[in-house]
Amino acid sequence: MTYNHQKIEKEWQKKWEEDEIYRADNNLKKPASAPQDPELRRGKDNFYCLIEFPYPSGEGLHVGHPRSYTAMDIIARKKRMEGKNVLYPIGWDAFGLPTENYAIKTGVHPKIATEKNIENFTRQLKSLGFSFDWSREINTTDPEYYKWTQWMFLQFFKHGLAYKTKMAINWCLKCKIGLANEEVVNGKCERCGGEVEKRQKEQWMIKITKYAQRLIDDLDKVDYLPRIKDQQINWIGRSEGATVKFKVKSEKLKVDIEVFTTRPDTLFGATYMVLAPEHEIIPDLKSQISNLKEVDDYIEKSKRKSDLERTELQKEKTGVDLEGIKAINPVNNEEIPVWVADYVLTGYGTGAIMAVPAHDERDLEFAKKFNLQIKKVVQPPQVIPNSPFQAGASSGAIGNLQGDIESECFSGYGMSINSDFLSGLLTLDAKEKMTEWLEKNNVGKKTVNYKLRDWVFSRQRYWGEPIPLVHCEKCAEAKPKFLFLHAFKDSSGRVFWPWLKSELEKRGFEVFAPNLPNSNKPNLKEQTKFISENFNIDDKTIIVAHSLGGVLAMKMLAENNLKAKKIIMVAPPAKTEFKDGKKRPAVEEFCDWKFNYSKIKKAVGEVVVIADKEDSVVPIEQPKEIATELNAKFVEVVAPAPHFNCVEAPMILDNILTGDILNPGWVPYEDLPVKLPDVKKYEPIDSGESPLANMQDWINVKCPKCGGEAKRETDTMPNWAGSSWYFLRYTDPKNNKEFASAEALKNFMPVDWYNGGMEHTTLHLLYSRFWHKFLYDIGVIPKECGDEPYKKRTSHGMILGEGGEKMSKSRGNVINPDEMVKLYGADTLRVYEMFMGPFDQAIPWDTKGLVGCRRFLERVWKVKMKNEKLKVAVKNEKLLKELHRTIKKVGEDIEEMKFNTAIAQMMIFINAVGEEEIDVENWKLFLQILAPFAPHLAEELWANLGNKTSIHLEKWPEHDKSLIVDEEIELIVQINGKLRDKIKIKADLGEEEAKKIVLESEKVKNWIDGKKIKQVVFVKGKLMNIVI
RNA sequence: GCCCGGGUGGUGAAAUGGUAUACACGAGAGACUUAAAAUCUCUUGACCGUAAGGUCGUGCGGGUUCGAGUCCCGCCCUGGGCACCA
Repeated sequence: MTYNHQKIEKEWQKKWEEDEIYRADNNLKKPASAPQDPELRRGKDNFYCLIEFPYPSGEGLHVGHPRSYTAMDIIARKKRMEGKNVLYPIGWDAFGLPTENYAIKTGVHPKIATEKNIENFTRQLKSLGFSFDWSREINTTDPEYYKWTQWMFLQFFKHGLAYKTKMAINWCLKCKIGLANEEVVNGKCERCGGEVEKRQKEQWMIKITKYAQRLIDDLDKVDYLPRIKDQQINWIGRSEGATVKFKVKSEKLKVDIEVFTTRPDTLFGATYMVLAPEHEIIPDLKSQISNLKEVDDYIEKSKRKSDLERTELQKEKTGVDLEGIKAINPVNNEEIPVWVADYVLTGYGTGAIMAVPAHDERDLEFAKKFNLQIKKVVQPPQVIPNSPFQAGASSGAIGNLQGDIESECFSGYGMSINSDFLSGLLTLDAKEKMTEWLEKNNVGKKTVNYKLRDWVFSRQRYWGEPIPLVHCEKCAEAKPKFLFLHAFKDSSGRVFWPWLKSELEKRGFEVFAPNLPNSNKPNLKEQTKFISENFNIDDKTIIVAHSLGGVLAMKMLAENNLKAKKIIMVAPPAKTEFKDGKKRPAVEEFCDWKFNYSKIKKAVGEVVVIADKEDSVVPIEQPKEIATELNAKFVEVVAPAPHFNCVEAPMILDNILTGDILNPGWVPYEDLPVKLPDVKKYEPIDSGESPLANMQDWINVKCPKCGGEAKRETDTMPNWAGSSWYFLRYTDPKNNKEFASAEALKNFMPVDWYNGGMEHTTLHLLYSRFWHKFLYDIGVIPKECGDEPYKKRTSHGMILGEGGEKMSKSRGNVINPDEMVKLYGADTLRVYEMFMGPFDQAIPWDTKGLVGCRRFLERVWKVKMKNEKLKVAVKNEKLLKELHRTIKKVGEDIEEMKFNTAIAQMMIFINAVGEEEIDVENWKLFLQILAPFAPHLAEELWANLGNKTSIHLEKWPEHDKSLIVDEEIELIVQINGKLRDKIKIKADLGEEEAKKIVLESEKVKNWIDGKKIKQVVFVKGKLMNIVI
């Protein structure tokens, strides 16, 4: 009988599917007895392995896909055989540009194209025999799935992490369409070859930068390949430095230009400044610029440049002096010129730099070209042998030496010179001293800067999740404004006020946060007068008041017949008796402390009182009393600091945001999902909006807040959205009440092992870690799961074309997996993809190599044939040892993803078997370790031995330790480190006995030839080196 | 320019500081066959030598070590990623 892969592979795939042998069990196998310890809580039986779910493109499966899938499949199968309840799921990341572009071209609805592609991918994946649990299949374009993606977006929105801002996007002048970076090729539109320019466009952003530090710090908690951690850290790019304010010299204008620098110690060497062409201060300066036309032309030109031109290709620096504008270096009051140049980027730091040409390569190049002053302020250290400054010395307390110290530009660390009070200091000390000086003189401060930018979350495209927001003009007009009233002795610049103000302003609200007069000796009348002169309290006003501010609010409203929309009072006192027992005469004199509650109730639409039971000043009974009297909503919280003297107070913000005050309004949860409507044309329209903007039926809705006429948001989400949480959905894919139940999440999260491509390290991996942390923070992911989604992350290398180049249609070197499966079989393809080289490296495809793997499987097949005839067990000590060595090596290599050497060892074993006969029990052990690699072949041979149940449900074999050790070994004999002889000795022979035997050897005698033995190095069971 | 990999036979590649080139491909020779394919066996880093054996050899130059493909320093080449990151 020949090895007919086509027949047996199909048969077993069908049988496995019928028997559902790869189904993961959702029930906890162990009681949740120790919820603190994730290992115990999850039960040792559960194991979650994950691959990146594919984008179902029209091209079908690439041979690169099975590399990762087979690797994790082998791991999943081994874990299953080790008795674990393995979750190995699959799904589709199906929103995105390629399908949409296909729709534009052909008119085929993306939904139809996606369905077809998924069908094809499913067939292909099933033909490879992966042990996926298909019952958990998910699809990001399924409304039942993206309902939750939308729900999560609303969580970001409500927690202030989603905001809208103007962003530069790539705009194709001909297609009139916004392009992804990927669609811009050499500065031209990939679709039509036309001009691309930068255009400012409002975009939804998600504030990932808020998590920058945590995303770095928490890498300590996880087991990722070091280079993956490195890449994430570099991408987030934390740098410590200072911001420095430079005054613009002008009679009329009072503006500062703020810069960020990592080298505040070189401030004395700053001889000019540069603004990015997009810098927002430029319009303000225009009235002072004498060469305005030249400047405008330059800005216009740089707009046309793509990032590519501005960065890589452009060697020659360009720029224009803003004539008439000078800035003042705060440290020495020198006037320096201000330039605009596109080598400075808007997105990083403040979009402006102080240029120190003597100590920065780019600044130097620019300064030379435009004849700007170069001033040395750092002396390179002398290179003295063994000094800590020696080139290459690690960057320790003294700092690292970079660059060529002989060259004109020295950007390393050294000693400050020509720098007044810094002169003579080493760079690190000089940095610190300058920062102190900046802070003392109020012209700068210590700043941590990150390269990481916020996540551009909107697309003006069709094939994505609609952003579930509604714009209502009426509500926008009725937008509330905020009045902050601070406490006794306090000011609006202290505690949580600055933070709360910026949070609300970010959401587009007007906030009036005055420093109330005489707050040490406050007087109701005086403060009321001050407010009425500066702010108009009306029915759109929301008053947020802290402590005594609450009293002010109540009295002010009641006694002046004012109307307000809402008051939020934080720890307001009702009396002048305080918890700390202190008498506060100034507070007692503030007012008469009598409250006309019924009048207050009439004056205000809604009242919220927030208080802390542990408040150190105002006993909770007082705010409670106020709340009761006013029929207010009473919220008891645990304040971050005594009496809410904290810099951030999220509970206050949360309470402000509950209610109908946000604009735009969100779609109520019960109306989710906001389904994508069918459109006829998929091109974005002339206005640059998504095609959804033309769907009148769809965009016109009732405002969920006021019931009036309103319009839907037409932007859609990027496909990173759906992929940021799909691993959570796998735990509970059919749940229609939650994105996943807490029980299901606790059952499987975090993911034990996630393998994917390096290309996803900075985007998908970072986004999903951030997304998970956010969901964790707002409490929808149980604490037990932890705030990191993946315990372990590994990466596979690319599969290149046969010439060693990337596989691509245009090169014509694409290998079709279907053809390989048909000709050689899924098992052969699987084994070859694992054998071709180290798993984490890029490897060129070689169909001849595939043939070698097929031969190996054929040999395995033939061993069985022999065994059928000869059922008599033949004992063979040598073979048995090889078998157990193989069991050991394969088991260990799988854990380390060294699949290539695992397979090599199995080949060695099969070569050793050769024509010999092997007994059935030992043969079974080999089939079991082969099963994860070649599941169909192993299953067929297993069944042929008379087994009724699947080999994949067998126990993973253990090697016999006693069979691994050799009694006799070949001792390597070296003379002066060179191999001279090999002598068979007992493995446990000691040095003295071994030496005796070695010195007997004729070869050794010849080499020593009467010379004196200086030293003998002996490694037991391995080698002896004789030094003469 | 910055960051991260990688340089070992004709090729893909093995090698806890301890026999460099396992395993596979390719090539060559042989067996089987009327023949071919398939399969099986042997050879296969370079050089010298009839042989025994020896010398050299992991991109280059140094160093540490009894011993370096592996560790350290300085270069060169190459692949990938990137947002000129101040």
